[in-house]
Amino acid sequence: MKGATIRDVARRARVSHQTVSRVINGHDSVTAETRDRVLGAIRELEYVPSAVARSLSSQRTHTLGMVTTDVSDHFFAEAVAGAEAEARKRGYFLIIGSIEEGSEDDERTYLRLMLERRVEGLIVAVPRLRLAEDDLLADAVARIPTVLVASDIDLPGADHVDIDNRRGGQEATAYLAAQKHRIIATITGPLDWPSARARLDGYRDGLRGAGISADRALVEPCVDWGLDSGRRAADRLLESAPKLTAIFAQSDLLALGAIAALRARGMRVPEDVSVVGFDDIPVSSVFDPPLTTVRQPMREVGELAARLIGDRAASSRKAKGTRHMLRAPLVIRGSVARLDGVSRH
Amino acid sequence: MKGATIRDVARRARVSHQTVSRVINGHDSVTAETRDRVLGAIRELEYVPSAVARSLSSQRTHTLGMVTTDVSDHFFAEAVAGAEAEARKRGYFLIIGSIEEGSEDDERTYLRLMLERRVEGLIVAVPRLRLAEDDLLADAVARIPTVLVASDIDLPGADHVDIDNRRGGQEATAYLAAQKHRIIATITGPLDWPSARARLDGYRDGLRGAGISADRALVEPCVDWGLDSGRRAADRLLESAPKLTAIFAQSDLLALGAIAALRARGMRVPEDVSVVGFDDIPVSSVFDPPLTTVRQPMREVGELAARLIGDRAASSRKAKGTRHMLRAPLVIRGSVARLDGVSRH
DNA sequence: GGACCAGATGTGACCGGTAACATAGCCATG
DNA sequence: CATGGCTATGTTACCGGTCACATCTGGTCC
Repeated sequence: MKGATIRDVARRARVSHQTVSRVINGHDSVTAETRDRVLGAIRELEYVPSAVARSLSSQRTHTLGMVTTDVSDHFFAEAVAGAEAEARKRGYFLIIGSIEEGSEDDERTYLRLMLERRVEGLIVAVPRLRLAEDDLLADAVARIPTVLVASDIDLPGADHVDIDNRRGGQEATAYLAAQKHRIIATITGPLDWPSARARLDGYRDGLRGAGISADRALVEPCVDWGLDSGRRAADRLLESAPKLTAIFAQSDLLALGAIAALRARGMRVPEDVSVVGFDDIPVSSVFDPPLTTVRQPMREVGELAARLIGDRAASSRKAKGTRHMLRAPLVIRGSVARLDGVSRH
Repeated sequence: MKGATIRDVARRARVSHQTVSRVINGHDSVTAETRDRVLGAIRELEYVPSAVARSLSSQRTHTLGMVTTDVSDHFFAEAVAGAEAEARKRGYFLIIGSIEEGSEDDERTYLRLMLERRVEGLIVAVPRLRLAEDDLLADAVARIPTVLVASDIDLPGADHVDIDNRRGGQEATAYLAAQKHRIIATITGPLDWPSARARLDGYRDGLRGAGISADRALVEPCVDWGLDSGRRAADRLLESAPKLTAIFAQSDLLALGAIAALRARGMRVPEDVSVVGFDDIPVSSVFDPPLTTVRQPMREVGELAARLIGDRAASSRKAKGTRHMLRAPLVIRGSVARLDGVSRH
């Protein structure tokens, strides 16, 4: 039978609907015999309790909302997977709003929809968030535990989770410097992404730490994080700074694109030019050469975000926002060569 | 104020709750003046309508459920993204249940939870579904529009969407044969995945079409789809069939792993051994050599699944299940060489 | 001027659960 | 044997919307 309700079950089992409710929720004090009768009725009627009604009455939805950029991006997908796993472990469902690149006001739409659905926590993983001064996000923070992922917006009351991009960039650059490289270029992601700016800062930190002075000609920004951008950026770099010996690319795809461009010009990696990436996507380890890169623990980011929300919901204290930085460790593989004082060509 | 209800708004605007409801839903026949007063009250009270209450009363949740294997798998993430985009276009939200590899009865749990949440449609994208004879899935199909993705279970009443794996495998193999290869090995995914079996069938079709007889020694199954498996499989193949000139790997990662293993033995790709993959993951195009592969349109799969559900919900006819196969076209790049009658070495 | 109609608004029930309290039956206890 | 307390179950209100229908107002028409 379709759409049996708790009262239908009650009638069939000749008890009150409240007793059925007790059975469903495994409550105390129901006779074994009554319980069996109720369970029998449930099975016969193919009764499935309504989470909707339950939510309305209990004021709990057991739902977390996550607004992210397009899930087809590997790293956000990882974060979603992490958040989902952690949420589920704690008995929450995750509803996702995946924002397509290009659409205008989607974040607001999603935020509103999630608020309407009475999510008990919100994870906002949208870099380049245009909601900074927006009342809607502040509103959300005021109502429910909110975690901002990889955002530079400082929203009092919200928790923040991010990769330590600056340190990652610094370590990558310092590593190149430690291999005696002196002309180290960098290919950055879009500079309206906070993570791109942080990695660039880290790059400068690394240079400074090695006593190398910065050179604007060695910084090549891209409009996206993709392969083609990396390819073109490398081409431009080779025009403007033909003597470079190393490139720190802010994503693995940028790095692979750059390597492709280098090869197209007959240069070898790492013998002629060393390359370091950022991300550690699955293929990096099997690429030829295996890519030395900074690993982003995005799954952990998602997990942590969900955990923070769970903790906050549990303690229900209106603590002020915390800030968490996850380390992005350098993974050393084979795309960097040591210069050993010998200049190239 | 937290948790204002429609009646709070009504009181404040000095109208009935029903008038507020009308304003919210943009209904006819409300005076401009009344509307303004209501909207003002809504703003002052920071009222956010409850989708939960609305769902209970209207019996509509505007929600689709999607059960998939781990979203961190690139291809399922693509499918999720596609489904999400299409669902949203039609005014639905997507709730996802991402099943971690290894856990036992998660599919059932998720299915039940989604039924409880009264999703209006269900997308089940779980290869190796253990729910074949399960009443729960049949139950779901009986209640709501259901689409099975990449599953070989034949469930009457459910729609099916899949990649035409067999044809993809056939085309990959036929292409190798057309380049004069005669000893063509294949590295398969886990053979309990329907897609792996279908690709293997396609491989055999391709051989047969070229008049090449099958050789069991040239078929190397793996326990997963990953790089390491590809590497090991290639090693085994080179032991058992040292004269092979081509490998059709059932995933790009398997292919890349195989290439790594070939290189480790000093063999060149494609000069010594040609390799074709399956998937077309983003790095395949930039790999060295650029990988010739069969592209899986997973995003389209997700979109189609959501569209089918939307259509069905709209027409509400209890049509019997349809079956859709999406073509997986061969993308020719640089990892296959033409033999031209010259045998290798 | 009364009947009629349409537009604007209000009333009460209902969706399917949960929560708080009420009640009935039973046993122990002094 | 009356009292009390515990257990099993029932009763009723309530969560926050929507829906069907009722009511009120003013204008039009004959």
